[in-house]
Amino acid sequence: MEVIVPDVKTEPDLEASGRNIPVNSRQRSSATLSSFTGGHNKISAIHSSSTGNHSHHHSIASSASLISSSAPQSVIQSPSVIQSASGQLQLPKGNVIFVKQNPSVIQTAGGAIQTVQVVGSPHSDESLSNDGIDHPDHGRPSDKRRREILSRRPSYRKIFSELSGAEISGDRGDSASTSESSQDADGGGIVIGNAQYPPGVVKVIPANALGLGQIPSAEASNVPAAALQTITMTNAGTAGGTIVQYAQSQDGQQFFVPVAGSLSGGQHGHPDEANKKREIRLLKNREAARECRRKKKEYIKCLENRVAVLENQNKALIDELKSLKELYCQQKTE
DNA sequence: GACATACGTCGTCACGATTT
DNA sequence: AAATCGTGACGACGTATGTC
Repeated sequence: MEVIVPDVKTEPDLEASGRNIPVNSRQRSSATLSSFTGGHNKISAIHSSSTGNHSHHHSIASSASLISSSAPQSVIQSPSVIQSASGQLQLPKGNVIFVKQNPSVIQTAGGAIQTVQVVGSPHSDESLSNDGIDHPDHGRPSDKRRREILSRRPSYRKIFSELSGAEISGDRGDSASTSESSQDADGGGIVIGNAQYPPGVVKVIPANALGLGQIPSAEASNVPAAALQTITMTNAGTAGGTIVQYAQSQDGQQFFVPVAGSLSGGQHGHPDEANKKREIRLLKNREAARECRRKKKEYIKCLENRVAVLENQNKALIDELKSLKELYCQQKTE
């Protein structure tokens, strides 16, 4: 029997290639919103080293080779084909195994075909090569050019929903609704201290986007001033204006709220307006980046789990084959 | 201890995708 | 069409580890 995963592409480079490109040296914001864990907390076999050019795909690649390791041809139809150490293997919903010929080779006890799919991203960055590209800056293609070369990958949300039947937790539907509800539950905007912010103007961004805690809801509007920590934004191009405060409610929930007065007024065309808009954009983007990274980790974890499942499955199949072979030889000698 | 290296994380920019 | 979101890419930085 052959269980073959065709074209098991390793996950596309999480970092296409990290080389030094002169970018406007950006000032590092002093607003470090989460504690730094630092160092060697390796989260996965897929490293995304931004400085090095190492793209490791250990887990995925090795699993692929494992899976495609072919066994002698035979068809196994047994309720116990797929077993894990703890008994029957439970495959995540929506998974599909690519079998070379007959998809019904693998059968579960119920007769239903449990399938596992290892899907390479439709877009792969593997084609990216630095050779032959104009390198305007220190041997690198310009940012724009590079982005043209790189085909954009579908979002993790998309990949997730494709892989697992749209049952990803905390996708946009969830997070959006929760964060929205934290501010606009009654449609009346946000009240922070004495300041009232109209709906749509201010967003309270849950700091638990990184899994720091539960999303605050109504409490967000009544944050005791003592619980607020001011974050001084010292980004380039701003006058060091503080526009947000880092709030922590009594039950440990964390979120950001604007400093009273920093957003009020709505003076159109005011010089500060642009800065404030920019600060808000940066803040939102900062949060978005965090969320994106969190999703990325989740996605990688999911892939790793999948690898583990497939490895177990492969092992079980090999064992099964071995025992059947022995049985066959035994009967032959008799 | 000083230094180099590897790695993880961050904020930011850019830009395509999606929503309004 | 404009606004917003999501994410790849980048440099900067902190920490851990290894070497001297």
